[in-house]
Amino acid sequence: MGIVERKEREREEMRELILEAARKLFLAQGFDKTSIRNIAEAIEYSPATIYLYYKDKNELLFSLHEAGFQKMMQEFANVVIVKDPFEKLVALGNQYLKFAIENPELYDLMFIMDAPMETLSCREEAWDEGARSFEFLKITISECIETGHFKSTTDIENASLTIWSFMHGLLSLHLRKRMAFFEDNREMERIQDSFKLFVEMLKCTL
Amino acid sequence: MGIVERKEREREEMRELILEAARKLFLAQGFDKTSIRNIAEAIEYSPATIYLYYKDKNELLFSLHEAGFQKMMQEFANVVIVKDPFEKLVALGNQYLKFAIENPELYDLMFIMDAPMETLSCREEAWDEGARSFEFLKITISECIETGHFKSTTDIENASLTIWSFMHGLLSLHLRKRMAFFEDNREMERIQDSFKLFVEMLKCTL
DNA sequence: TGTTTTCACTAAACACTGTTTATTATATTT
DNA sequence: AAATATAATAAACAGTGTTTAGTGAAAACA
Repeated sequence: MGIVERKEREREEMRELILEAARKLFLAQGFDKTSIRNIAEAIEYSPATIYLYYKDKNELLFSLHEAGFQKMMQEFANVVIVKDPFEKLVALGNQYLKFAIENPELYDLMFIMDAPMETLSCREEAWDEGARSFEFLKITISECIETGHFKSTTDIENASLTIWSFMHGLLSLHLRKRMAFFEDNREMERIQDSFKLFVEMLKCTL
Repeated sequence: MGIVERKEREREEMRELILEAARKLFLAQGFDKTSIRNIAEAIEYSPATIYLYYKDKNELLFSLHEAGFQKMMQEFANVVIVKDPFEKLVALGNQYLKFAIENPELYDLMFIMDAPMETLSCREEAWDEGARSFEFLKITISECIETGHFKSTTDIENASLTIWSFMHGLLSLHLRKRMAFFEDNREMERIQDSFKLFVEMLKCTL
């Protein structure tokens, strides 16, 4: 009696179909400008059908949000080849910058937007994917301590939060157009310079 | 013939009436949940009337956004009594933290939300209020250089952006619930600890 | 097999949203 | 007093997320 298995498979395929259409539309025209009706039209189903597979729009956003973390973690894998822990940390920072600038909509969804965090499954699953990326940062820092790059007294969790805060602040000021009053067009250079300065600060303090 | 003067005055009063009602509703129930119709109802006018005084909802948000900067700058005034420039910088940081945590909706509007930056007058006026607050930070840093707290080689603009980025990152991770995977309820302490660590980093590097 | 039940799907409705347009009533000017 | 300008609005437009009642086909039961 493989019927229930087939149905389950079909259900998963349908969820994937919806998610894929949503992803394309969201990344192409932005989140605000993409409606459930747009997504339904793209997959040639009625809007009501989407609600048979996702509780609401926020849950759809949360699923995309998780996919974003998977993509980011995949790119972080490029960093593990770097041997020296501090260099690895810097490479991780650069990778984070790169990811955010190349995928602004996705970064926005993952770290700035309210909507995906309003879904229930986020509190239930305790935002698993986010925690795993943070863990990656913590491990890299603890390696820096082991090899003597950082002081042994360094509080790993505090240092991680501090580094993440800086990176995220720099990027979100940029993405949300709060650096617009620098009238020159050197925003990208400013970001690079600020990152370099912060790396120097890390080198000297921790 | 004081009629045109009176009309101008009445127009300004009406703009103020709308803005005040908008402010109350926005800060009480959030921006997404406040509609033009809600605001119109609060002041007992039709929704269409609001469009005679503000181009659209974004312009209304931008006006509120400017009022937010005025309030913040007012609170920054508490800091000028601090004599030592570095202590003044730390006090400024604490004041910024305090402002954001006590006025989360306002901070969101000023530094995170997309909407107010989409209005035209923002590009025209080059976001004056924002620039002025940034100037305040720059001046404090240049004082730190003058008194030898910071190296004379420090790039003032870069240091300002770096400090602002950290502060904003820490706060927006908090406000947008991205620190939720720390399952303990020590979020406020974590913010304090991270701030302290960053201050140490400044002390040692710049 | 025929009948019943289950289930995916949808048309239509609900209660909203920001914004525009045509119209009315009032205030100002001629 | 008549003509004009202006402030305010009712109603409409074109959307939004979401729910409900109902339909046709597939699956389960007899």
